[in-house]
Amino acid sequence: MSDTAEPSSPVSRSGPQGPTPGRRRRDAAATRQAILDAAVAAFTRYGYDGVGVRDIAQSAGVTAMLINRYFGSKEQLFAEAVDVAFAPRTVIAGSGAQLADKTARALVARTAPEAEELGPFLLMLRSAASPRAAQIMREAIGRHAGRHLNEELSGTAAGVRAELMLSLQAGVWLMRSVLGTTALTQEQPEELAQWIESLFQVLVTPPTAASPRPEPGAGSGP
Amino acid sequence: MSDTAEPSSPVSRSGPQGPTPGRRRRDAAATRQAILDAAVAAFTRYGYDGVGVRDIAQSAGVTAMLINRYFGSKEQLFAEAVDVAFAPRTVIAGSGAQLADKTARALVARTAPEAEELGPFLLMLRSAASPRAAQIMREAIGRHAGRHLNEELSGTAAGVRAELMLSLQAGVWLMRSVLGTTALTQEQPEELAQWIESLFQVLVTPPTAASPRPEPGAGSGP
DNA sequence: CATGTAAGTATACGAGTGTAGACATCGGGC
DNA sequence: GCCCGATGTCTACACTCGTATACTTACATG
Repeated sequence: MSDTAEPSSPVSRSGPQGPTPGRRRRDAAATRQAILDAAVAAFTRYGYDGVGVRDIAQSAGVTAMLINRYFGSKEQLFAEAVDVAFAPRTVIAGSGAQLADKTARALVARTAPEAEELGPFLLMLRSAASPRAAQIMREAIGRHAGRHLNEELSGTAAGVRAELMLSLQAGVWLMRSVLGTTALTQEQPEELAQWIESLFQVLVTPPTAASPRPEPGAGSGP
Repeated sequence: MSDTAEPSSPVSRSGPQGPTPGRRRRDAAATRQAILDAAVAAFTRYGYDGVGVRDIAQSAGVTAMLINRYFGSKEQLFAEAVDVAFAPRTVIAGSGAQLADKTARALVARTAPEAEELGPFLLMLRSAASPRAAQIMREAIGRHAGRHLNEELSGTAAGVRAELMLSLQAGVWLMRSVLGTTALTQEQPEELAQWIESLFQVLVTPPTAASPRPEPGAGSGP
């Protein structure tokens, strides 16, 4: 979690009360943003069902009821938080010939055990249990990540290749960051990145007609 | 959850009228098993935090307190359910040269939108938010799936390759079954299976020394 | 058939949830 | 300087959760 309060506001209130030092002046926009930032962090760390509005409110330095005032409900706050998590951050790195390479290395770096990263995949995984949250995230993926990756992977079955690339990334996030399985956490980052890169390469530069297994019926197209 | 059974209407059946599967004779082992089965189904569908012990108990036709009597706590029930979900079901299909092929096809079939499958990956994804559940699942993976797949993929970096294979499967489950993203749900199953198979192939028959990208340092050779 | 005991139920409690309504307080415009 | 609306808080409510205690019922055995 980054700074949620205005750094320009000094400790104007010398009173003993005040949950967070450096109290924010009465500023609706800043308060709303502080709540949203806290929500992204909390939902990413603990999932939709894992945090209460009181937790988020306390992180933002306000009371729980302000969430309902500014966002209507916890669900609507989550929807906005998902949009924030998916929109600015990139789910792919590099482009063209470097796409597989850069994306693999970024993935390994961000899922390192010591990283403590907040990323859209973590938010996705930790909130996958709630059906309503799942629907909100599906729409966000279609709107942001999927579209972006789709353009990069133009060509045959670009949509499938893009979503398979997202799938592998999500799976690595799950196994490495969330569950912390042994092999993925203990392997040398560089070697792990090479394995993942070679997988991405299959999707980025797909086997055209000369498929390794010429199956019938499924002409991989033009 | 939704289906409502009235446990308080015993209907006073006296004879050995057994056609209704609801009423079980007093049998500790059978009751315990019924609870466990219901737990696997419920945890898989709704995740660790998504079900209450009352839901599970009602599915099993008992009251919630029997769960504590037989399993000690909800957490211990979950641990046993995870063992059930991971142990008997296979996370890989086929072996040797057919491993990539069979596993990919099985994955596509089991994640089909109409499948309504219960599988370990679904349990994994839907319960990933809870840290305690995550630890329980990590141990189960190391005990069951990881070990099994490790033997099959003997060779260089078998552990990493095995867990990457699990990662991709988990990711596909997430995107296709849980989130239901468009491309993966609408693609022809056969073509999707071929894409996934070509990814598995990289892990099953890894590029030896003749790697497509000869990076320094990481000698993939045995 | 009476009975001890395992099998199962009923009730309750304390903590936690999201949220509604009433109340308090700051700050800018007349 | 005063006041009214915006901004934020307090209390409360109805609900669900996991689980501990006390109770009831059915079964096997004498």
